[in-house]
Amino acid sequence: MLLFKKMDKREIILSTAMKLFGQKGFEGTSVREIASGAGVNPAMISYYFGSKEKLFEKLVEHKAAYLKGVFEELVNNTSVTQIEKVFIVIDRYIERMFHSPQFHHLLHRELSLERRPQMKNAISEILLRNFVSVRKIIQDGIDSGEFRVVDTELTIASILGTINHLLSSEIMCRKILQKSKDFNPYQSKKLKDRISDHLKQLMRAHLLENSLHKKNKQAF
Amino acid sequence: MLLFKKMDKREIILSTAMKLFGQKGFEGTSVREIASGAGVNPAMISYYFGSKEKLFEKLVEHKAAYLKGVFEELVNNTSVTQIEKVFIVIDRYIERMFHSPQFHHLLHRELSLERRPQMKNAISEILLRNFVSVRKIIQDGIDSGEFRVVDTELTIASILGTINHLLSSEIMCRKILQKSKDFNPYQSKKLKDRISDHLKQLMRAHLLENSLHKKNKQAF
DNA sequence: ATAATTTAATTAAACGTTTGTTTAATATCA
DNA sequence: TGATATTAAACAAACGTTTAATTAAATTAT
Repeated sequence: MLLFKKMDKREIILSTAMKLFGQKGFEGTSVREIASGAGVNPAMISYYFGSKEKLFEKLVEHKAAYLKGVFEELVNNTSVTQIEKVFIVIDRYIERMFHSPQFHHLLHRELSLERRPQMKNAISEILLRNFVSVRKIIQDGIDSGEFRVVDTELTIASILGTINHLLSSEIMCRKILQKSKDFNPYQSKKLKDRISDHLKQLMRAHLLENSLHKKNKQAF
Repeated sequence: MLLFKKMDKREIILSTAMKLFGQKGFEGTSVREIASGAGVNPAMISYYFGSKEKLFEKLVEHKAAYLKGVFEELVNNTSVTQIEKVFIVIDRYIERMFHSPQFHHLLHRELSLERRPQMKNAISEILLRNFVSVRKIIQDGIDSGEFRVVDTELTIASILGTINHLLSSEIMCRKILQKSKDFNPYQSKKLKDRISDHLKQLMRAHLLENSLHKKNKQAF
């Protein structure tokens, strides 16, 4: 019972910190701001987490659970073609980005900063785990002749980079797509589908077309 | 003579602030740090620029000059094909990113933060100017039949996103490319060429192949 | 079950630093 | 001499964190 209520407040603090760190960055968010947002005394943050920095670490660790090894089963799934696997990867990445954009902003922002190297290391290891799975999928496609010979690593960078680039800033997204001020990228099903369609078309052209082995069965 | 020396110190402060803001972010960098790095009294920053925030604005304004309208002449250049124009755009973006990665980190980080909206607006306007030129190039290619019908805006996002994604973090870049600790992405000519080759191959497949109108003359 | 006791949660206040900025005095140059 | 540049010192405000006192909850004893 005690442990239950304790966890409750901890998670209110965690989710409030997640939101604020995502919006304003780590240095740009004060402990008092987090406490105020969570409806909690500022001292509670040190009490529960030890320090602001440890709260940050706990936060990433906590949230990163959702990112762990979701592609590992897909790699060895023999009931779908390689290009279909790539399409699934695309849709899962998009889904993930739309589901918690602030968290991804936070991760990439932290990676681009030259601070807290151990944190950068932890984040890159988290992101790399999925990377390895996706690389295997593309490499298998090349080895089997289903895909053309491409730069595997940079191909993945193109998939992730497209999504990140478009969604890293609401204002930029609106201007690029020529949308009005009330357009909310993260809640637009149409945008989601548009990115998905573009990336699948891009990857189909990049990986399949003009290939000698036309195993592609117009998936999706 | 007086004005000369004045400008000199101003620019030392500007370049020091550029480096530090790029490395540690705006709120992660103190005025005293900048002053110390520039070999200058902290009071000089208020004296020359008024405030830390105005220094930041002056900095972006100052640096952004290099980004202004470099593609505008290219759009109406009739001596190169549309795909060649796309290749030129790719190489210029890469060149730019390798030349001043810290500045681009700063720009994209600032865009991803929900702070200083007027600054975000200024940055997005700067980036958009080039965007419009590139869009025209791709749209012209589609209209003339040289290119397939593609999602113009997202195609540009794929080009920029690939470059940004790969170069937004040294540690991540090393891990993705499986390089050792002494590998410096920003000084690697090989990496530069590799990104260029990948993006050209990607865009060739995306924009040209299986096209009814085979005007493409295997450029580059 | 109730009271006593121990443990945990919460608070307001203060801690010592660091923050960006200003001031007032001094140095440098035209 | 007069304007500009530069400095050390001080400013108030905000920072993350700690403390000590209090309230709430859980445990134990009666």
